[in-house]
Amino acid sequence: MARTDTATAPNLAEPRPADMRVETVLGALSDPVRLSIVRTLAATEGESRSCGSFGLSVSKSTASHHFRVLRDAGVVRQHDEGRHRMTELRRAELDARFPGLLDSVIAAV
Amino acid sequence: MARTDTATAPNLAEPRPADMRVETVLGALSDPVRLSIVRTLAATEGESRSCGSFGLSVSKSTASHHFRVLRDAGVVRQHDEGRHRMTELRRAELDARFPGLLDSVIAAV
DNA sequence: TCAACTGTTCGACGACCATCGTACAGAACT
DNA sequence: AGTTCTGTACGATGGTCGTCGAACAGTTGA
Repeated sequence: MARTDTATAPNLAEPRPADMRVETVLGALSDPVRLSIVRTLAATEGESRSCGSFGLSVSKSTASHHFRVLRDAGVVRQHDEGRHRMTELRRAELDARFPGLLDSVIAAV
Repeated sequence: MARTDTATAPNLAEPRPADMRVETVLGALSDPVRLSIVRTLAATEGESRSCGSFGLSVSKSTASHHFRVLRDAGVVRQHDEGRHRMTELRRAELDARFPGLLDSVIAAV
């Protein structure tokens, strides 16, 4: 059943760029699991991946938690495709709001 | 009182650039108090400031804790001058290790 | 010498965080 | 129908974090 976005849709809302706080973004990126998620996304820029395709070494529930932290911070965007929840980097919003931040973090060895 | 690992100097050792981890640096910068410290330091680049000159709205012990987190992460360097412990941004080391990171964080509005 | 000043250390507290297993819900495919 | 797959929600747990006050140590200056 095709459902409209406001009434019954799951809450996948990301913050607007103006509402994104740099402390929150930095906190989201300061966890090794979440950083690996972001780096995986950056490696295939523009594409979206299912949660299970990251090869994370944590449980399903923990992974789900990390994706939510990244989404709430405004780092990623998610949308449902069938039984998959696809995750995508919010590259444009991030670059506009915090120029250079994402690149420097991703490039960090 | 202050532990001495060499002869008489207090233990104010910072990590070598090669030992600095980006997750740790991001975690250090993700706290509002510590971020304000870094921004204050960046505003007067090259100068060092005493801990009390930051106008932090936390207790002495809490402030001391935050300076230590920044120092352990490699973000700042400290040295004693009389009864003041001076803090300075490790701009060169940071820029060499994580190019663009500090600038993007400081510039974030 | 003594007092004031600067900052650290200690112990404690509450809050938050990363983690997990279980249960659950929707979608796809027999 | 049922089964499998993907991911979320819930509740719990152990650890870390930010915070404070009190006590302490070193320096400076009266």
